Amino acid sequence: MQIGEISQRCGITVRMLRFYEAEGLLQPHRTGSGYRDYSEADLEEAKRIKQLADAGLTVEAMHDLLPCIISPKPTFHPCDRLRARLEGEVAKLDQRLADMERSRSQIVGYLADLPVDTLVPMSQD
DNA sequence: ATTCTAACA
DNA sequence: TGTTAGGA
Repeated sequence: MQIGEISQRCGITVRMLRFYEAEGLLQPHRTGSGYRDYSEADLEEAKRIKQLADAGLTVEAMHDLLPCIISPKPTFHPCDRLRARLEGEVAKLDQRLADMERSRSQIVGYLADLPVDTLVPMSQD
């Protein structure tokens, strides 16, 4: 399939698909005319990359993580770095969760103090 | 119509 | 990351 199709099917922009390839995360075949030719396997990997990207992982982290997920057999060479990397990610997420909870209570506080008679008539639709 | 590379403001 | 130029 061409880049446009896989883009729609995995939710990664064409721009990002080319970027990830340059980073070595995806290696689609090329047609005679130089167009990228993605396989179903590439699509599945792209979907995994999508999830990792959504999870906030860097290309670096994905490089360590993907090999461990792809191969059915323990290719645990990169998994040492992987463990450290994932622990670091969890730490960062914990920090962000803490920060967000502070923001949340802050806003909930404002909401609680908000007068009840501030509603304005809605415009017609 | 679609994609390719490279580079821009 | 978007966008654009200039080709294929």
